[in-house]
Amino acid sequence: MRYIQKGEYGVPPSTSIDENDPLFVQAIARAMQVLSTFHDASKPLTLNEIAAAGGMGKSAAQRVVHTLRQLGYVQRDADDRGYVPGIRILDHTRDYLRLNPLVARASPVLMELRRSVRERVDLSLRDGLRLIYAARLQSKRETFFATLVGQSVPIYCTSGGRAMMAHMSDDEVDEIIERSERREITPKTITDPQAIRAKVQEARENGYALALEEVLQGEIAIATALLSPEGRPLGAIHIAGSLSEWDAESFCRRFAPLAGEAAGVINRF
Amino acid sequence: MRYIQKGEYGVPPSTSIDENDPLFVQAIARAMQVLSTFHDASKPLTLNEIAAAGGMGKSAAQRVVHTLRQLGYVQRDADDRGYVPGIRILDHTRDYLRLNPLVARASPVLMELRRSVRERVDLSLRDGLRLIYAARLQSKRETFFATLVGQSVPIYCTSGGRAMMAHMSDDEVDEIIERSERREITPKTITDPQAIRAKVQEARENGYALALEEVLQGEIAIATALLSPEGRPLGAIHIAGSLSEWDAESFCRRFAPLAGEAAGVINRF
DNA sequence: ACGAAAGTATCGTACAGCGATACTTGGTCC
DNA sequence: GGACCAAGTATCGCTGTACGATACTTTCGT
Repeated sequence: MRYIQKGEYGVPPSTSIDENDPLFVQAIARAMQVLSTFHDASKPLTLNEIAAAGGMGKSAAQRVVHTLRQLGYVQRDADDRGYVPGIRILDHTRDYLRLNPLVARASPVLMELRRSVRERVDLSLRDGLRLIYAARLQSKRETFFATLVGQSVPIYCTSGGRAMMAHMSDDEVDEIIERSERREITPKTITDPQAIRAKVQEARENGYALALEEVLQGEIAIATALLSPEGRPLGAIHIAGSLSEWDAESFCRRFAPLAGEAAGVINRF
Repeated sequence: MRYIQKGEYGVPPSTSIDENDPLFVQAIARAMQVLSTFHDASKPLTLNEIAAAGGMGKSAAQRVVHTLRQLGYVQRDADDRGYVPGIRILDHTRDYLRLNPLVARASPVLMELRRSVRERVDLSLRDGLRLIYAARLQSKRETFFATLVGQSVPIYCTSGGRAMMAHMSDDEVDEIIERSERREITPKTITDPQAIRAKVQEARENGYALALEEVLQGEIAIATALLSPEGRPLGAIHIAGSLSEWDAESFCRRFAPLAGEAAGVINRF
């Protein structure tokens, strides 16, 4: 089981808002830009790398990095080889999770679900064309990097994404499919629009969505959507297991009812 | 079991660096300041609240919030009642965890440890006078908010903190004790400097540290330190259980060797 | 010992961001 | 239901912040 790396896909491409909005403080955008440089990094970065990646001059990168460093959002690498994200980021992680009402509502139910299901249980939230994992309750045999908070996956080829699409209009579904950069993350990833629509329809009929090895080899996942009071899908809960232990049919028979029940509890407050 | 709330203690008080450093970009500091406002919030904030808390004018808050919103680091609350942190924060969480070598090294060992220990296992990292949880492998019966990534606790009164202090010089220990704002988080919290030093000494002798209900009622925790190659303590691993299921002695006898072994593996690469 | 690359410091100028103020919207109280 | 209050949005001229070019120092690798 090798997991996809990087933030390659999904992270909205510096969402091209900017222009000449008089309220927009570009120094802040630069700062976030610098922090986002690390999305595609697999090692500490030098000032010049940061400057180049962010399309800014060395001086600008210097000032931004300097400032972020003072504040604890960027640190020198342990071996003094370059810059890495700083620990202060985690404070904001906590704030985000605490103050997100869906996370707050869903979490106890998720913990409960994890008790009856000895597999990995996840909570993911939508951000544009992707899902971001906000809570992950690991099973025994997982590698850590496959279960990071903040990990994101595309909507079009994941169980959670399809569970959400099942609650959208056909137009919305089509728009997501169109705008997604559909890549074969694994050989099993479904990228054909027609086939995706079929899987969504299947999810509508079953009340849960299924994905087999579409993001991670050997992984089976089912999901159900979490809805706003008005019925709009906001995220999903996932149950994920290994195909070395389960076949698809028995996995679904065993866990789909539990996932459905959990989502039901969360959705009705 | 009620957990302490807020970021009340611990978060370095906007670490009074600033002055007239010519490289310091204050617009960035303002942005982070705004995001940090949420550390003490338990509900969505209005613009005026943000402005007031950050000691800046309404206009400034407006611009900063506007910009952060465009970028996805701040969102409107679901009910449009105020502002909350935005989901983009989680992307940086992932980067931090991925790029932190200690987290990377420790995680597989932690997962392994969790397998043999049916209690909660945590990895925490030092930031000044506090420890921040970077990875948390829950046990069955935990409440979600007690196990958030990004949660922080003081060094002086936690098992992890004492495990780290056990690897510092007496001077360093004293400095931490002195500079810490020592509050009785629970009735059992040890705040007396002399008593803390004794606990540190005890940890030095045992090779692990112990804390009983000092942060969370009913909780027992032991910890061992994680060290840099040079021997400086960088963080700790914790095993936490409930006093309704264990007495201190049997908890230590059972888990201290496992915690020690795990830390040993991590520390020798 | 040398050269290259990374990080740090300096400085005059222009325009980005400043803050005061005024306008719009929406919710609440009597 | 109308009046009020607070929240959010928009505008504008001035000033001081942040800009980028450049030069200096330090740390590597060979």
